[in-house]
Amino acid sequence: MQFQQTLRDIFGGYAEGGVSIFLDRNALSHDFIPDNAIHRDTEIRQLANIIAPALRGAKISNVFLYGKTGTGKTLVARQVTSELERQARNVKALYINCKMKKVSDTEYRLFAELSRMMGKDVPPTGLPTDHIYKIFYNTIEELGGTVILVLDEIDVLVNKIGDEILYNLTRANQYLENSRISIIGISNNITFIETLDPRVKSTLSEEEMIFPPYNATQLKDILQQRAKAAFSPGTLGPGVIEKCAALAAQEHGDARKALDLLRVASEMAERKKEPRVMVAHVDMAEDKIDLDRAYEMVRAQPKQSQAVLAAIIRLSDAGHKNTRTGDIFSMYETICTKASLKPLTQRRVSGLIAELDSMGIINSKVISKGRYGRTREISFKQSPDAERKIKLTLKENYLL
DNA sequence: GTTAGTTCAGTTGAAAGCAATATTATCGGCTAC
DNA sequence: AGCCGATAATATTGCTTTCAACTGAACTAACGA
Repeated sequence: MQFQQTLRDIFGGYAEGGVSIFLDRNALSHDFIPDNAIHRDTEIRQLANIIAPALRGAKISNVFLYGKTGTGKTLVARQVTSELERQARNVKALYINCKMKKVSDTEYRLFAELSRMMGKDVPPTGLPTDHIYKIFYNTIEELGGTVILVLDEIDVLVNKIGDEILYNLTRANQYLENSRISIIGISNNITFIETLDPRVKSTLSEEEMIFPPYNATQLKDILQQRAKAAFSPGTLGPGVIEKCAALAAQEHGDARKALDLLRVASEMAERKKEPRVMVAHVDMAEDKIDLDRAYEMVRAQPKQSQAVLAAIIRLSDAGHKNTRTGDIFSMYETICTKASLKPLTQRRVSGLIAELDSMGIINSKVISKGRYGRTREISFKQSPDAERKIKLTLKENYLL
């Protein structure tokens, strides 16, 4: 992906004999780690203070970081741990994003991946689970010193595997002779920690840090910093950064969103062969991001869910207002027979509708129509562009 | 006009079924001793 | 004997279905003034 991207830059640049808008496109991607995180000084200092004792080989507290998406949790954690790693001889930080499927699926995979990160060659499958535990602990013992586990999106992990795994990890120190494990848990779900087993909860969150959202000014600074690395000089039109920052600030100060906006906007400018990124591009980018999101979501849906969506769209195209579950279900049945799909039960369809709603592809709300029962009022609402694209996908699957 | 029931059209939650996968256990064959 | 890979046996998932309780306002009917 990245590789192709750079290739395209190079080739594109040569073909047109001009300069790309971009200097380094990667500076705008989420996983780019700038040298210093601005507007997160307090957090950096706080976290550094918590884990600093590792320098003297002391056991450090487990930390739990939470805050909304794009508030710099991951960034701060990675930066502080890697700096500590650099300064201390016997500290090893392992960063794992639990959202990655290959990691979080099973206990085994998590430990296999962790062991691999410490340089142990572990077969991807085949060993019994307690065996991998042993390998993991032995490796840590060999390494000695302090091992910091940074578990990003830890809530995903717990949802999948359960919280014993954290319990085991926190208790592991009892068995380790010359090394210690500490955990930095990162989550954007604040309520998550309450759902944990109390034993785990108290050990995991010996220290807690909350990351507040960025405000528009801070976002602006962040964008400016990245833009300096990302763009060739003079390619950013006036007000572009401000606009991106403002839009993202409206959405709980999400720096990730701000970066996305800036990146997509400049890609649009580039594709149109325009020399500068303008505010208009940002507006277009905003639309495009929404559109792509909806479209990708629909594409990723299983066929049955798409069939339900097709039923909804068809009814709304036919001019029905306030479609009810019953209407959708019967329309869905006819679609199923046409597409030779095995129709699901009403119960399931009801659930699918609820899912589509929570993904924001459709709008629905439960409504009581008194004597005439209770149902959902459902409507399909997307920008015309997205609607067109979605319909196309559904047509591909013979559902419309 | 109030109040107490009814009723409808699904909603919602829990439990259980089922097929596809993923893990574990077992077994025969092979190698090194 | 010990190790390996293959295969059978078993467990785990991810969807679904089944069952059944629950919902909440429109509609009714009875009540009381």
